[in-house]
Amino acid sequence: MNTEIQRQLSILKTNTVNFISEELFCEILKKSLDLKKPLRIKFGADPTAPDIHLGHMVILNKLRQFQNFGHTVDFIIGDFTAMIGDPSGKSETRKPLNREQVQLHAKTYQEQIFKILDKEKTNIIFNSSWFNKMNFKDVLKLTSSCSVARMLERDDFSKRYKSGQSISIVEFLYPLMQGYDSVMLDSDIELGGTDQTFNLLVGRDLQRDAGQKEQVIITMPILEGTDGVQKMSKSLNNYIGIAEQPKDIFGKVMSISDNLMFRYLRLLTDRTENDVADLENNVKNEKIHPMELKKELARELVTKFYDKTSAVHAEQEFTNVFSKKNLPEDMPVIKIKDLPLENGKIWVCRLLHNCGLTKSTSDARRMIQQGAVQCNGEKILSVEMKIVPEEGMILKVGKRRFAKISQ
RNA sequence: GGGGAGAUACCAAAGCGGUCAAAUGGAACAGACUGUAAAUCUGUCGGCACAUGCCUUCGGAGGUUCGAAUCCUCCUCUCCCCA
Repeated sequence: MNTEIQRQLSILKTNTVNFISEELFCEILKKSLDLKKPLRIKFGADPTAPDIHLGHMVILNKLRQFQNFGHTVDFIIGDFTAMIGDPSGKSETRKPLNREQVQLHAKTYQEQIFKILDKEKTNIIFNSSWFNKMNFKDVLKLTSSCSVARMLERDDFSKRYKSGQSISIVEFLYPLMQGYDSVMLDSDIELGGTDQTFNLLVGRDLQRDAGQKEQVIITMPILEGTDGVQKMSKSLNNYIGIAEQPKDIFGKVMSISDNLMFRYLRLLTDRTENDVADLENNVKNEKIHPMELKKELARELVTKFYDKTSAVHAEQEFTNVFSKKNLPEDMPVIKIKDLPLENGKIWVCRLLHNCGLTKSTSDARRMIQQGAVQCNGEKILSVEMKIVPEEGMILKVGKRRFAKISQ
């Protein structure tokens, strides 16, 4: 039985940053195996943005590993906490969301997480189910369990405090609420990004106060976004959403830097550290072309979220459009009769705008001036140009905006 | 409660009576080079306008002035120090 504990530990430990603590983990795992009672792993996400992206996937994959060992995931949708906003890692106060937005986001979350998680072994729980019932007395009791000094230990709070930025009292409440979730679930393990470390630790404190066994804490690395530097997030627009179109996922993955590719290989695929290190060497020795490897990664991710066929298709489309510079399979079609023609002609800038390729004629003008506009493969040089639209005419702005003219 | 500092475009940050749609970074977008790489270099970057014009923007509301991001008054918010 000991070997089974070792086996699970070694796999589950992969890629983690903090694992607090291994002894405790082994203890509860042993009990779980003895009693044949699965461990309950808590993960909470606030539905502040509508889409799950690769950054979340780092943690979701880990949860999936737990499920593969037969454990259960308690997925908390922080519908209540979302209205406050987690200040973690933020340099400023986050604006709260309203109820409708939160509910809409929560819905898409549920649809998306099961691209990775096992539905049979997942409990979806809304934390409003207990927070809505709390009264002010309960809140006071909760706040008395943590000191201000302790709060200020948290890195982002202390930074903001020192640099003279505002911290609102509700932000202090956030870690307490997250911790309270753990108490309500009596969770065995909680997972989170490294930016969540403090909040996760507060959960342990509160559980101890409540006479429960402290949860094991596992933190995962924060995945960088497509820019390769900043945390992947919707608000920075450097994310790859798992519900995006296959061709978009493929394309976005292809646009990341080589360095970032290895990071993604480590954190988003099942490859072991040795596998990735080998790949790194082979790329360095020019045995493998980095682009080929990147395609493999892109294919793999699309397959995970959709299926093999979509992945192959996305790749073909990618090669076709970007490598061979052919036209994409489908592009927006604009009918000639919908265009405001004058003597059968139309001003280029107006045409581009009408086709939805630019946001205004002024924008179109700027694009033309920068040499970004092509008509039937020929660069348009003059912003003054008038065009006679014809069946099958292809317009292109930049590398990836296309439109086709038809009768 | 008292005293002080501040609020500028997506973000950071200059400007402190006209030459300010507002320097400079970063982001974003486009071009060159490539592998849609990255890095680098170049350009664009409030909005609209077939174009040198119009509209909106320097926390908010008023005022002084021929003219205000810049000066004055009040308000809102933030930070610091003292109590």
